[in-house]
Amino acid sequence: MSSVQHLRNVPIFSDLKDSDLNIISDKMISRAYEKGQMILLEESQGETFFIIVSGAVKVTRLSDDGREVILAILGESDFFGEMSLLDGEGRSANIVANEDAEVLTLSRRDFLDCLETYPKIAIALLEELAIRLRKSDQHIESLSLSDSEHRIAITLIRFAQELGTIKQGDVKISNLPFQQDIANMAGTSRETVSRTLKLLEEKDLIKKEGKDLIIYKFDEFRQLFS
Amino acid sequence: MSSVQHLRNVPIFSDLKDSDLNIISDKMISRAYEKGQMILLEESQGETFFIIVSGAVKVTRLSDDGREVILAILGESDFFGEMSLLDGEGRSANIVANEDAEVLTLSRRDFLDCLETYPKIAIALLEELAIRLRKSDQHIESLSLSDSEHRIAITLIRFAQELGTIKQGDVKISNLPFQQDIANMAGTSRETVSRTLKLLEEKDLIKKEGKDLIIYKFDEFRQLFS
DNA sequence: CAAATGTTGTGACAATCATCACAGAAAGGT
DNA sequence: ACCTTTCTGTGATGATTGTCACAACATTTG
Repeated sequence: MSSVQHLRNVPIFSDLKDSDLNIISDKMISRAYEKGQMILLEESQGETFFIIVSGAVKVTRLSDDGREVILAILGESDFFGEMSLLDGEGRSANIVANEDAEVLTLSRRDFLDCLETYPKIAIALLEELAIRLRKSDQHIESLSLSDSEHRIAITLIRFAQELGTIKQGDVKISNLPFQQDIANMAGTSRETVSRTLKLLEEKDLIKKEGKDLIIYKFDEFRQLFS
Repeated sequence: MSSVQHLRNVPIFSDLKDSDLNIISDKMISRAYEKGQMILLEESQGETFFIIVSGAVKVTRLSDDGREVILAILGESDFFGEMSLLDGEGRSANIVANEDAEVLTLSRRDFLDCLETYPKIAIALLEELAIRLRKSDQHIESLSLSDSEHRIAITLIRFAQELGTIKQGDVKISNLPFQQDIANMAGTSRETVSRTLKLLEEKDLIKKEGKDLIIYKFDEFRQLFS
């Protein structure tokens, strides 16, 4: 697939004409990262905008004592790096390749030019940030209110919405992240994730199948953990 | 103070010429709310953009069992309501007047027109959303990692940054919110807030003075709870 | 195919913290 | 000034969940 094809899949660019996409596409540089490789470091200046072509990355923050909080896992057609370009602050999160990943990058200058030249992009980006803010708010709510079972269930729902495929009411999450990562997103411990997954399986709400996980009756499941 | 004066104080409008501000100002309607009054309800359609002229509001989410999570407390010159205008989703949070409050409102139509007419507003709004997203991420981190003492300290830091006045290294937060509100932001219980404030005071890190609270050596304090 | 490394399951225990209960203090209304 | 309501302080208790420890299982690597 050409760069232009990839751009077309990215929501904030989808409104543009092919000719404009071509212009932008020409300014982008392709890069590849291996699983586990650090893409952006917390302290560094944010000077680049990234679009994921293939693979997945995790957005994390590290506490002083080295524990990792996963803010999000991003996949194909998602983008990142825009935050520090916009508000000029240093980076607030680390980005690590969660699998081998291929990305397109755009420099700060070109990105900001884009925003001015194509107001539609700015508006589309506003939409996207509003959506992310909404998700953050939900995340905060779930961390504040719920016990670990709920938080883990909600984390599974997040994965299902990002990575899942639906099959007659059930959702299959292929390649479920490791328990440690789930724990870091749900704000709990790895052991608790292990025990809770077992519990949910005993309640016939989910089923583990190797590296995959099936959530039975996804709508009811979501209802259950609102 | 005239409407135009108020608008000038709002970051996203500060770049505009007076003539443009006047045009926008004419489209805005002033409203007043009493303490405790609901301004926006979670289920309602978001059709209005609000700017706070005086007073303060709290942004909350309610769980099914009625517990309240406070996402933010907004004061003079802050704005809200933009989220559902942007992404078209229903409202994701409730807004309640935390004190008597006076606001200016702009209709959906006029707000979106503004964005198209003045691209600078769109870009400034992007900056603001980026900042909020950053704060959300920090909030998530603190909820995920820390024990209640840290979470409460971080909540105090948030208040200090929004409402505090600095005096030779110390910060004074006038009109500290109620313990229950602090608890709802820190994701803990009211009693724990009470006990923790006492603890911090015994450690000579803070001092309660009636409705005010002083954080000694703010920089060190922030360091301590990173 | 070993060996090494990474991931998961599970028991035991301790620590944190929510909850309940109630008293005292402060603020607000009439 | 009095009564009512709201807010705060604090003890006792139990539930939840983090931590440690280690075995089982899986996946990669030489």
